Amino acid sequence: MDELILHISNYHPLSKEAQDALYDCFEQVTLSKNEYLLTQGQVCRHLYFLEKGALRGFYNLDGKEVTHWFGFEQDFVTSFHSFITGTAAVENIQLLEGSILWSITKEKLADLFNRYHEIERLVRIAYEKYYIRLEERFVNAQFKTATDRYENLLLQTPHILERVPLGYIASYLGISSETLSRIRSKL
Amino acid sequence: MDELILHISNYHPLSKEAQDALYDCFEQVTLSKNEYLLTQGQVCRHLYFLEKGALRGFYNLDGKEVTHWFGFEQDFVTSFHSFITGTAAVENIQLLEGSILWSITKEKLADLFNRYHEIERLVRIAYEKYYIRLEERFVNAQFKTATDRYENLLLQTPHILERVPLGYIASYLGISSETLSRIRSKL
DNA sequence: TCTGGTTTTTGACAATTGTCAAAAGCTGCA
DNA sequence: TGCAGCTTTTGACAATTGTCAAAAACCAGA
Repeated sequence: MDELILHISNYHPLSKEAQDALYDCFEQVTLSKNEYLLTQGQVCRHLYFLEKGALRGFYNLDGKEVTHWFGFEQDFVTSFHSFITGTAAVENIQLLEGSILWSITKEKLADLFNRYHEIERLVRIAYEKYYIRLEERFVNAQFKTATDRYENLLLQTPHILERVPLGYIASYLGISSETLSRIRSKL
Repeated sequence: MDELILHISNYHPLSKEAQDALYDCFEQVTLSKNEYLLTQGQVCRHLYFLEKGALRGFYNLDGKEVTHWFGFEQDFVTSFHSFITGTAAVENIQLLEGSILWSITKEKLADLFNRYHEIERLVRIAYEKYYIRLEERFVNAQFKTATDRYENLLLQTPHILERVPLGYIASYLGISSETLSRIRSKL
């Protein structure tokens, strides 16, 4: 939990009172490898902070699993569309490693927003960071070749390579396992 | 300007005082077709609301123009990365039609956030909508075929087709003009 | 250590999309 | 009206990536 407070103070420092309010609202969740934080069809009612571990988001497309994001230490994770709109999730969130998470419900978060302007500001700033991150991934996905995308991964997020099976990484990059294997053999 | 107030009340209704504060901070900008709102290398210091007209964001990749988004009536537009980080923009924003916009500087917006929690909330909620929109585009870009992406455009944003040259649309879909032309001839 | 199951690699081939060049179509304006 | 310039389409071919199947490598549990 201290990890969470420490992490968010990088985004926007909080008053002692706001920190205490956060402490009261988050609950610890521990899950082991391969367990699910969420399965498709459920409404995702929680926002999670990943203190330790790794997980992936994936959905089914024509009978195949498509892994579209990973979460690691200090990431906020949720099925964003489901969490925000309150509709059924199309994605699954599965643990890649045994993990420690902290969870808060949408209701408690809304309550924190009402009580502490500074917490809503923190989230507004966090959204900006996550939006920029997604923009970069989008541009890569749409306008770069498979080899460029893999090289970009090597440069920007090499830790993924050490903790995630190649099959999931291929999917994350939007290519088949075979193509990824061939790209790797040529570098 | 009333359009702006009306539009944002769909996101989150504002008090009279907050509305008045907004009125004081936004300035009208009118530009004609083909003019630039921003060129690469500049720092984007404004957030714009597009009341009437159309524009595109594009950047140069290996000597080619890549159009990656469009803006239409009731869209908030800016070079988000540049606006948030204060660094030089890699993209250009060009008018596709003569347009009426309302602009606010980052400083005035920050000041509004400080004075009105409800305005920061409004922006937080707007970010959620824009994030979800981008997520959908990302998934389409990464995991769908060119034909699927075009059909999706026909279903979801057919107005683009009526107001934007096909060459820009091809780029927006991440394909060449020739491929788009062939897809269209087969439907 | 052995073994069964999973993941990754390799090969052959097919489908999709891109590139280049030329033709056709469209638009604005003198 | 007619021309100049720009956009879109068409054709031929090349490059990239996907699919299917089999082999190789890797890993976890008995």
